[in-house]
Amino acid sequence: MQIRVEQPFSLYADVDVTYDGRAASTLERGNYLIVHKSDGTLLVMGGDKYKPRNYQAPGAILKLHNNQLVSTRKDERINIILHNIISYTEHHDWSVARTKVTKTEAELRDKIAASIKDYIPNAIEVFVEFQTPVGNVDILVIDANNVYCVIEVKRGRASLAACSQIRRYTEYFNEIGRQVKGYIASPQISKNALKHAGGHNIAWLKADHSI
Amino acid sequence: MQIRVEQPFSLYADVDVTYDGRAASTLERGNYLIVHKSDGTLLVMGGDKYKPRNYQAPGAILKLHNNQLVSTRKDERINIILHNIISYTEHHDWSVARTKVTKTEAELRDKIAASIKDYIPNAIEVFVEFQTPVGNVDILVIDANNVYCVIEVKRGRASLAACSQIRRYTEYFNEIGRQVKGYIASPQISKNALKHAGGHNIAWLKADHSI
DNA sequence: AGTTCAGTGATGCGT
DNA sequence: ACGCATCGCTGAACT
Repeated sequence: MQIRVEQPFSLYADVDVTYDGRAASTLERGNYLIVHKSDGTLLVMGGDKYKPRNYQAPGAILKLHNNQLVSTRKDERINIILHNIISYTEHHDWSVARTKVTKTEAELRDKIAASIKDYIPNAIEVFVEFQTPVGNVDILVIDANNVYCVIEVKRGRASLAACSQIRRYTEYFNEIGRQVKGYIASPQISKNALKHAGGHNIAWLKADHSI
Repeated sequence: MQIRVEQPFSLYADVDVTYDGRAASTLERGNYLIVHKSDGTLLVMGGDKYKPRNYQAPGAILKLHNNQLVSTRKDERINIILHNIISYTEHHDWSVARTKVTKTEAELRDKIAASIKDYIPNAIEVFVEFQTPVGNVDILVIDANNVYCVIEVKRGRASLAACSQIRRYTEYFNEIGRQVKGYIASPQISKNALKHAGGHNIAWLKADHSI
């Protein structure tokens, strides 16, 4: 069957693939699964791992020239040389429904905010996604001593990057003359992050979805 | 053709999908492309976008019970109810070759380090991936005035996170009694990051792969 | 369009 | 195994 570049399809073929754009790459000749979607998305998948070997984001344009598939999008281009087509299947009525996800960071954040007294007993005011010039604070608490408690929520294991992020916020509140304390709320935390936190007025609050 | 769960294959079918694990999700019934790889990877792809609607990472085990595909991996599980199989194709001799990528951040870093005098004219010593307790510095330069120059390299547009990262390093060198200055080296930088950098002794070095 | 951050992030490299 | 930074990250929300 002839490849129709205007149709969504998957193609299993012996190919060579090259890419040039933000970066550049080559992929040695072999059998790969090539998936084309109606929004222009193109995926070149290898026989293992989650990520495609090459891809184009939505909006790409696919063309067929002799034995070459060429996908272009802005300054990016994929070239696929077709040596042998093993199978070709078009996909009609392909669903574009979205996955509904729960147990996200936003949910965890809201749970903590709703039961904030379990974490900061003398809390007076609670703000969620409090805006500052250096980013939004997940939860901002003002306690009975007028201390600004900056809480950064992480759904997985918190690392040094979380400490850096908090310190951008605490520094900001210091600069505008507030008393401040930092908190990381997460199910887990890396050893280095915990150590770094201890030396910089940041406390760890153990928190997960089961609460 | 009957589905063989021990084979790599792609399957286009009318299905219902649910997931539970680190998060949880549901996907409404419809036609999706399901890809199974020999390392256990499972992908449920919708008709648009780059990312799969659901997936299992390498190492998952796939089983078929009546009209249900079940993939399990540690504490994670995907359930696929098969209402109607539209097409099924097995993929033999599927290549697992890796893509060779160039123009990466590491390349840019090495280029800058090799021609450091173009950026910091009075450089005396240059270290690449210099280790500190708060992470590795991309490029550390000691200049003629014994100032420790911390250079953070970004291959794309640098943002506030780059500033935070640098400040972890500069603070460390301050604590051990060094004179220090921060640099971001990148092709582009966000407006907020540039502003934040200006106020915190961080300079921006414009750098890209063309040099 | 630009900026920021979450993600079932994944992936690779180091310890 | 944990810890960390990169990624052609993608995707979404907000400005």
